Amino acid sequence: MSMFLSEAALDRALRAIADPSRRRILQALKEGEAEAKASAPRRTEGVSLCAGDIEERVPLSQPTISHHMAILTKAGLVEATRKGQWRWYRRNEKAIRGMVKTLRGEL
Amino acid sequence: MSMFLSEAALDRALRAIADPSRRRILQALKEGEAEAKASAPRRTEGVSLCAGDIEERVPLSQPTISHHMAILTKAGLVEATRKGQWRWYRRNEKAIRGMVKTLRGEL
DNA sequence: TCTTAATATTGACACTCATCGATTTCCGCG
DNA sequence: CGCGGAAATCGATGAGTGTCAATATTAAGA
Repeated sequence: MSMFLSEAALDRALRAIADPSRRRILQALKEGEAEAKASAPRRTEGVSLCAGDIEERVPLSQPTISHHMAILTKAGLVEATRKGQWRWYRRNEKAIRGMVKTLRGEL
Repeated sequence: MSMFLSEAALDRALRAIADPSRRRILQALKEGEAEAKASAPRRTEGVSLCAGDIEERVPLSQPTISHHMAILTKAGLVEATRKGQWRWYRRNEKAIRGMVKTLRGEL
């Protein structure tokens, strides 16, 4: 049946990307990481964005961003690491590609 | 931005497959079509299933199946043709693959 | 320890949605 | 025309969810 993800994991991932705000966040994360990689890494984290960075790019309140980040993280599509009072988010490209692959096989 | 589908079309497709019942319907459709193609086409339509066939394979009431089929059809993932009092559904493989491709590019 | 900044949590609200029973519409056939 | 079967629509209901303001938590620094 499932080639890569369990049914429950696929369900979490699909429900996560079914929301346009969360898709925008994933895009913002991609663009932000590309930027950081192009220019000299002005932050300690290099290719990551913190919640505030995302809030700048996606027009939603801080609690709403926090809520979406929790859903994306639980779905495994992004990873987060604490650093002081910040949380640095980055895309989990492996999981994202894995979801697409599972979709191709299972759908 | 969007390589194949408009944002609205992608949104419809993603919301459609975000529901496990609709994913089961898509799988039933695939298996049913495979069966029909393997054996001699005992029905006039060959590789299609009507709503009743789907109801046999997916444990949901008739109105619920009808509702899901409307959503899948509006999303473009399945196509339907009337034949008498039946509606024959079949997967739109092009649209399904197109959605996965769009996902790979846009996500 | 007090303050400040970043993020998480809570509570509430409006809205969407999956599901079903009941009913209606549609269609072929006597 | 009327009957029977297939599918759509209606109305209701319960669960889920996206959003925000307010509040709480956490961590760094003075």
